Amino acid sequence: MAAIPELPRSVAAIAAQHLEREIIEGRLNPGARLAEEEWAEKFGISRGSFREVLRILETARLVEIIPRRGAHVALLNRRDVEEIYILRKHLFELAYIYGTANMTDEHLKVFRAIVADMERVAARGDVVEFSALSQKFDDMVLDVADIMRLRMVVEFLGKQTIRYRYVGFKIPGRIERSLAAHRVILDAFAARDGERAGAVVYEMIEWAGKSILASVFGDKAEEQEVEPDGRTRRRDRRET
Amino acid sequence: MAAIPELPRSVAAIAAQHLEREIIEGRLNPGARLAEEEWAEKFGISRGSFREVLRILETARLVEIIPRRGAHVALLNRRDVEEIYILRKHLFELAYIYGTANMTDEHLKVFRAIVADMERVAARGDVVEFSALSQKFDDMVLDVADIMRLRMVVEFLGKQTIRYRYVGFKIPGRIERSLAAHRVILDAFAARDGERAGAVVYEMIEWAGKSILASVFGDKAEEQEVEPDGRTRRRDRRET
DNA sequence: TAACAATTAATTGTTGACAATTATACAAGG
DNA sequence: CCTTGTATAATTGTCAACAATTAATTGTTA
Repeated sequence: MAAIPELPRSVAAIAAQHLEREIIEGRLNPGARLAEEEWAEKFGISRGSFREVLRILETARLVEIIPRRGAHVALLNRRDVEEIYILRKHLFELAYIYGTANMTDEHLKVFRAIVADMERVAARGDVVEFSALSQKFDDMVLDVADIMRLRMVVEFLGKQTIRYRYVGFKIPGRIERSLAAHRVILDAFAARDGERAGAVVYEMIEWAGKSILASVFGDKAEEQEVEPDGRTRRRDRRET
Repeated sequence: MAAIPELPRSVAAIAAQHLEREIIEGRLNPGARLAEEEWAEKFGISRGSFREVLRILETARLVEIIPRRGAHVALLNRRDVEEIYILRKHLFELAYIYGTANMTDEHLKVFRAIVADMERVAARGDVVEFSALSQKFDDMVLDVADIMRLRMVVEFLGKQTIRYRYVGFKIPGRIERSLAAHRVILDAFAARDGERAGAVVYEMIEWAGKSILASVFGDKAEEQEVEPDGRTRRRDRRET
């Protein structure tokens, strides 16, 4: 069996992946400027190549390019997060329904193992590890659901809010609630009850969304769209 | 009231829109090569700018770039179309449900007017115009639903199959069926019964998907992934 | 000091050229 | 006839420089 030849990747593709991580993991604040020369130099590539990077991340909605004024890390206001969580709950409901339909006993074993790990790290209050396991669980459900574009869309939406995912898990009671939900989901999987699994994850994401909205945007602070320097920005929402 | 200043757009953004139309409207066949120099010249821009265009359309999944081998119009096989229609039916169901929730009597008037137009063009068998009205109806539902990212995702998926949408409407009985469905949807809108509207559109899209699959891919021809010259291609489906 | 204008600096938009890689054409050998 | 190898052509990857535009600075005046 011949090894799959490792495709070379252009500097733009590599840099795009790195810059994406910087953004989605929250090391670059929303609104932060992305000056072409500065960042091209950071990556050790030319400005031309970095412009390709910006185009890639612009389509992924992680970067916003204003003609002749440059690029910056995309901003999210309260409504953006609301929208993303509305869609996430529905899309994950689908993922869990289709996933359950394809579920084999082998899959089920793996899911049980993940939840067992969750119980362990939850017991010692390891928020970071629990969050990682939760994502691993979802990721595997998407695998089993086997609808590539569903994964693409979920990732497209998810990347924009990963930075908040972690704060979500720090909310008191969140871990316990998530763990309880996963136990129910395991039962639903075992019974091949996709509707039930979907309903549980729907509720969980809805609750997570509300928690994140409350903790990140508060319940009064309407516009969180601020530059690092504190100046408020107005954003033109043009249709595509 | 000051006029919105027309933002200048980079040559890449303009060319991207043009090339996108060429692709989604089917004037460029799937698999067609997109040589950088050739196309840069066609658009009257430099290769560097055209590479930005390719990055944009690659993220939109309309173009596939293989490192050091160039770009070509993205290919769709049977499974791709299946996936797109699975998601389309669920996403439009959501759009119709959320749309119904926001429906005002003014909106309803506009929808009624569109369906009245549909009756007219259907009577004279104008497939092209009927298809356009159908899209206009859906588009307005997305407007009323008012979830920007839902529109984005629907468009992302839709662009990949627009080329087949038209053949879908040429299938015998399709127009009559679509018209009947829209009449029911109008009733559901009037009764603010989002679930019913959603269910009808779900069924309609499911049927449309099956029709397109049958007419484009037949029921035996598994791999429609062929180059214009007839050579078959193998496509590596890497995870993102 | 605040407001405005003119100048300068910084940044983006775009291009053409060179290097590296891949595809093509063609000849020799099995 | 098909395969294999080599030289050539075509194409992509990358960069550095110039032009155009926007932002910042300075200077002037009320």
